[in-house]
Amino acid sequence: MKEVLPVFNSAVSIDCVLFGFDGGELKILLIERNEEPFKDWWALPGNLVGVNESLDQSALRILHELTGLSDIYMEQYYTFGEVNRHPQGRVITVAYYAMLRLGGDKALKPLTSYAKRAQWINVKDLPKLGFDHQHIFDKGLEKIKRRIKHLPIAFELLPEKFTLTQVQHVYELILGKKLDKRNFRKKILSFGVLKELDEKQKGVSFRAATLYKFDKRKYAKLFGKAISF
Amino acid sequence: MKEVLPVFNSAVSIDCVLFGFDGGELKILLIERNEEPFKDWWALPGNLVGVNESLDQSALRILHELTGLSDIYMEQYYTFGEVNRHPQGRVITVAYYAMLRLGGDKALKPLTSYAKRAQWINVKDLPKLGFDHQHIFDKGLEKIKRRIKHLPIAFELLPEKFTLTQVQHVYELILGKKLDKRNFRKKILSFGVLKELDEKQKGVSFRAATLYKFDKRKYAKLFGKAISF
DNA sequence: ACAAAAGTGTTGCGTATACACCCATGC
DNA sequence: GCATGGGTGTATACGCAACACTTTTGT
Repeated sequence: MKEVLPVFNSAVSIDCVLFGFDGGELKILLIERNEEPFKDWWALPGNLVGVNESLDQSALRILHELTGLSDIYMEQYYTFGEVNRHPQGRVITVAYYAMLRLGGDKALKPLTSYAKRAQWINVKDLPKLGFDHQHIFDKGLEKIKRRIKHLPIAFELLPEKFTLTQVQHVYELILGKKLDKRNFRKKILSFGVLKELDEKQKGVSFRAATLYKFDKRKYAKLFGKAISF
Repeated sequence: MKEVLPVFNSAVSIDCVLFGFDGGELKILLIERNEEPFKDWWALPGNLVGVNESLDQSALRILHELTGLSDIYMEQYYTFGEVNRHPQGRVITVAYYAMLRLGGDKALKPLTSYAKRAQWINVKDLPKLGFDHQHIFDKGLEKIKRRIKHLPIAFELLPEKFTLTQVQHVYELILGKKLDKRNFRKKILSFGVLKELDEKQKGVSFRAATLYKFDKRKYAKLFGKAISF
């Protein structure tokens, strides 16, 4: 126990909603908790903010401790502060999201015993989550639905080289609806942020698609300009 | 002093950015502080969140205590958590904004001695603000610039009956640029949320303009549909 | 040859933008 | 009669949506 001024009586936490795309499915990163409350439940990676770190720094540290991931750009999207959202006291949580490219190489290893394990889970098959994390996730999904129409965040989900059909799949998964192939291609190419490569898809038993790369330099020039789908 | 679990060592506050429109000028509501730190400085209305109130409830209470205003719909837009943003300790602040109709009738009376007074100040002539409130204001202005293009929040700034030119002035002030009169009118009328009244402007020394009303019922039907300027 | 996905254009429609003059009123 | 803002239309360009067939490749 520690003596503090009576106003310093709240806890602030961070919760992270990380979206990933793998095997044609949209996934999010969850941890299996190893501590009460909600021990053994699935939950969003989250923990308390340290006294000497900013919210953004804290989000990075917490994600790293719980999953082993680092160098992820996360964006704050909402702060949840209902009185009874945490069973052990007043905890206000700041929610962050990020889009992440999934490669088989990145193993998920919690560095603390606070989480038993971290795992990518298909959003179509979410387990019951602890706290109000289902609500936090729902708001995060809404957020990226709106955002993906204006900013090319979808490319962060894809590998370095990808086909246009893969991009379209990502959009369709996030928006939850089918898009017209020709219109989609026209639109996505018209932004001029994709670079066509002299390279084709390999190992498929049908006509190989052309690979593309996201061109960050061109994107930087357009930044701020609204992109709409 | 009070003993608490060591994790409950932060303070959470709310700061409110209230926009008003009066005399053809865009204003925001500031208080003159009567407490350290930043005693005698201007600042956004803000204070600490109570342990037994949600963030939204807290925002309403704080605004009421500092300005006497009530029944204002405010929306959360960002949470600021730099380590040293408050000189007396770690304080994380959740920022809210609202758009408000200014009538001469509503007197501003702080109900606590924490503020000497509250006043509407032209945004073109802001004084130096305490804490990081200039930054919080800047982000709030950005937010409503984006939002006014899609949602008819501008009407919340106007009196019940208004002319189309007044609406255009509000848009021009917020967006910081001139708009074409004919195109603006076509657009704003095309949404079908304005009701033309059988009434004209009075007391002007030129052709009196037709008055309009915002039609909340029609708006409710369209809600969710994006409106773009 | 067939299965599976890649790749490709046109048309119609609605919305955004650019642009200039006459009208009503009060003084 | 003049100053002040109110009020109106048209032409062009652009973006969005709808729509179906041919090509390539592996098996």
